[in-house]
Amino acid sequence: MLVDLDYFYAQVEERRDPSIKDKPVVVCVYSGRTEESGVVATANYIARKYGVNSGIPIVLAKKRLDGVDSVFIRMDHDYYKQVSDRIMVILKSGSDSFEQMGIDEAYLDISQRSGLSYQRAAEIARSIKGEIKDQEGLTCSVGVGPNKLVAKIASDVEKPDGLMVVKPEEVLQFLYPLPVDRVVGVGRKTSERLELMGIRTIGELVALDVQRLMEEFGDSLGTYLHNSSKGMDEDPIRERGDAESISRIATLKQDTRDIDLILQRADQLCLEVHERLLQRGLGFKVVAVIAVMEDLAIRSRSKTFEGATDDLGVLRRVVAELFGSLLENSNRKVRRAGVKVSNLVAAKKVQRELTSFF
DNA sequence: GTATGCTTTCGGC
DNA sequence: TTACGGCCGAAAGCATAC
Repeated sequence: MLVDLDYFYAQVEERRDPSIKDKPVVVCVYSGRTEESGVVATANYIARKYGVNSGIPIVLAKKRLDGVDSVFIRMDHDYYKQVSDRIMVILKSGSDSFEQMGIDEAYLDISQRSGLSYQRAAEIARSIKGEIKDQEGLTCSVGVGPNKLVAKIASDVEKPDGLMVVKPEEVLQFLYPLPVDRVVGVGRKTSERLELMGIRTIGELVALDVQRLMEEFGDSLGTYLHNSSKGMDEDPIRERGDAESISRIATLKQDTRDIDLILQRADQLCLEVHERLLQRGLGFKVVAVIAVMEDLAIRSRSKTFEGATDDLGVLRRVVAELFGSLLENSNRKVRRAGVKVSNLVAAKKVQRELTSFF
């Protein structure tokens, strides 16, 4: 079963101030470059009727809502996280096993407690929806199915406040008419390539030879697409631990190729990443820098060490080196700069490795 | 060929 | 017509070792 909190950030804002809930509500990520530069994180369904969807520039959203009484709100991530954490406790306790995907959705394995009865599964889903409504005043949409693939697609069909149950014997007819991009992992690029092959729906995909798919998309994606079209998915629901990487990225005041300007911002990001490392008591083996160029193309460079370290000086020096290398290999200006550490190692071990080195 | 590890890009939320 | 965040994990692509 997949539980997806409806238009999450905007719904939380509606709960915080119910006077806005009959208007378009647009929750924004402001980049700080100009007064209104940034993108829409989430909008409520009223705003969506005006074409205001996640990811569009704020300026465009304002244009689409020109003359309409609407509310633009700065994203308050810490608050949404607190609400999310409480809901995830409810979801986890309602499952045999649990996998959180981002801040607003989670897969719940309820095989045991439902005894594989879809009647019983639907009751469990209704009960969980009720608990979230009672305890947090929020709605969610739930998809129930024989695996993650089907549950996810089912959750998308009826929303907001939806509940869709797809039994194993209904899977093929359920998927058949849906567009291919409902499958997780099929985004704009893959669906465009499928379109060129004359494939628009999952029903058209299932009719395609798996060999042909593997030639076009490679063995991995090819077999994945083939299996997905038949509603087959064996990916297990597994608890996720802490994040395996820590990153910060920020938009620069202006696009630039000036390494000093970039490093000035990157140094702040290093400090923040380092702070989060210390909080978790970790060292790192891999440092990466990410640059979003003026044309929004994304470039990255990374460096791997033999042993782990948690040294801020090392982080800053390597970040400087990597941005230098990145600029050498591009002639475009940088719009956004990011710093990431990964292959994280408990600080105890970092200490041991450092002392054993001397 | 297979296994493994590293770098970079892709795509979900 | 343009406009444009900040995270995260997974996969692709490549090199190396055996």
